[in-house]
Amino acid sequence: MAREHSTPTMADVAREAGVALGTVSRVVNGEQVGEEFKARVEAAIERLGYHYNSSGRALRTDRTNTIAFMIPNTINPYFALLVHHINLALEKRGRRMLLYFTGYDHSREIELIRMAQQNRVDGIIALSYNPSLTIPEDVPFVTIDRFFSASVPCIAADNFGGGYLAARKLSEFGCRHLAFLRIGSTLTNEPSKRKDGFVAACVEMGLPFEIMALEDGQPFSEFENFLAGHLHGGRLDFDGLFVGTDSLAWRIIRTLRKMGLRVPEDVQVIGFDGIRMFGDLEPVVSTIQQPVQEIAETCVNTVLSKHLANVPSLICLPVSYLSGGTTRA
Amino acid sequence: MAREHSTPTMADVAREAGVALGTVSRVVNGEQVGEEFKARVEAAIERLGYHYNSSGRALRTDRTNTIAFMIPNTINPYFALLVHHINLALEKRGRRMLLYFTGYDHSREIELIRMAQQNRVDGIIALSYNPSLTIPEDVPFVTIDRFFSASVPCIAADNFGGGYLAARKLSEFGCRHLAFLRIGSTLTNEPSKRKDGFVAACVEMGLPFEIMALEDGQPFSEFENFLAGHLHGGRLDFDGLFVGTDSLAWRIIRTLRKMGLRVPEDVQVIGFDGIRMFGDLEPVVSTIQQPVQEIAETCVNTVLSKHLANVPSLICLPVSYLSGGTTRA
DNA sequence: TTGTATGCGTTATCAG
DNA sequence: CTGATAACGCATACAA
Repeated sequence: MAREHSTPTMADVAREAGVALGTVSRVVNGEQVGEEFKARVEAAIERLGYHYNSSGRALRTDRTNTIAFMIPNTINPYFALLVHHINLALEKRGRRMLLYFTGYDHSREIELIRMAQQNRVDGIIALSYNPSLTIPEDVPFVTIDRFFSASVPCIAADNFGGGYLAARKLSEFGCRHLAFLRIGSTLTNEPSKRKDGFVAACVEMGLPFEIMALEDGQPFSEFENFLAGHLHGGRLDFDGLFVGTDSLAWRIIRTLRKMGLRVPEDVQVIGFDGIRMFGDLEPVVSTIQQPVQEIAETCVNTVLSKHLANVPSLICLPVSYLSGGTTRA
Repeated sequence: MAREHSTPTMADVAREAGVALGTVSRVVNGEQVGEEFKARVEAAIERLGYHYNSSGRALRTDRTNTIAFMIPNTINPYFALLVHHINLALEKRGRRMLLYFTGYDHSREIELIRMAQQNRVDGIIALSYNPSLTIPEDVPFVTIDRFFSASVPCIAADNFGGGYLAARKLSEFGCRHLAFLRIGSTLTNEPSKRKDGFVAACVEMGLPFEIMALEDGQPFSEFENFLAGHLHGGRLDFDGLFVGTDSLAWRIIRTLRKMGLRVPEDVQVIGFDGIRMFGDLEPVVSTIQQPVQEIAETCVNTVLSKHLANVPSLICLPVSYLSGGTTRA
């Protein structure tokens, strides 16, 4: 047959085992097959080093066992963490991950969705703040942190609860004048609820607070100006800061120290995300920790669920406080 | 035809455009087609929202345009960086990335290679120190940092040169007594040449030095004991440390500070990798920076090259020194 | 229970 | 330059 060098196919196995093609397929798929036949097929598979061709299977079944994960990048440690846990959750369910980087590029995201459809992925998990994204109808679609519509399930941390918790904690640790700092998309999304929870707690506790929010393009120096404007005689007006992300918190802390302020002695700082040094060492800052593993597993379970229709359209998962040395606890 | 809900196929497009199936294929693949026909096909594609099915194409052409990348995890920032640049390099070449985590598990790695073959990937890029890994013959295979055999191209940073550079830099910054600290696989691999380069430079400069190398399972406390044993009257025997990775360097620095030593005033420290805070801010420690982007692009170019046979079996890419505040420069 | 035969969507070969 | 048709490897409905 001259098919020596090519990888063996089911037909080859069938010939080798002296059975029919269909029987091989049944053995490979773990269906009921007579002992004798099964043994012969398995021996032939072993002998030939056969492994099934997933293109053929995909074409026939119209299922690729592959999920696309769209994320801005993998350099941001929080995104890297998500990739990690989503991949693990997918493997647990016998699925593969096709990884797409959006680079925060809106037109690219649209193109990537098209590519994912070409690849006939069984579902898409996306983290995108793209306001003009149209979600395809014909493929299960789940988003992280961004609510699109009731028909597109959104998985997120309890951002409101996190903001609330942060304010509570700062108060508990003795802070009397708080501020919330953030930079990000102007789009209303789940993370923007961090502020709302923070405000709710401050109001509830009767604590004075201020909000300083930058839009995506604005320079970091705006924060420096803001803080400098609140520095009087070497003392800052605030003794507790809640910052939108750990990444920003880190930069803010550097700025504070450059201004001669001590953290946490003079100002306590809580970030958001739960980033750890080198991924597994101590937290970078005191923080509200996202339940990344639960988020990942929920995404996977949701995107793979048979009936996307009767799945909740917004799932918020509980956060927790994690001390990282930038608070007095 | 009752194929309403299903995604359209080339046959549908052909019918819609009133041309033959083959003509549609030619248009989709950008082959020579008459103006009139081409226009009609493109219109039909637009009208139907057709996009090609890559399973069908893969089955037919035996090429998936997919490369598997095997890496321990994505939590380690260096690995995350690699994932990022390899994905970008693949996209530039029109390929997709299938991401597999090994978790440093040897048997898992073997299983993953099998899975990659099932998925008929066009190639595999792997970062693995598995000593018992057998590389498949029938799929292009490229490794990072680990040389298997002359027939398996290995891409790595110039680890020897990096070690050499580190010792040179420490000397240049005034160090007179150096030490090299490392933990890792006992297997001889590219990163283990960091020590060799370091030693070569020390010998060349006539500087005294010591080596402290732990194997993978050993506890970090061994380093603490080592350092404590070299502390006399509040002074450390060494004024310059070269540490195998930034991650370890970070932990070592914490230990030094706990011992009452100042970095870089009393001891200067250089790590290896080039990890930055949150992926894009300042370096975590002074370090020998890996050329991650070049490594990634070289991996991709190599694994996609037509004739793997006449590709060099070991490619070392130049490193550079990067100051991160733990040296006096 | 096992064998046979068809078609999934595509590309490539061959006639026209 | 275009149309028809045969594989690619597999799962599955149907026949034995």
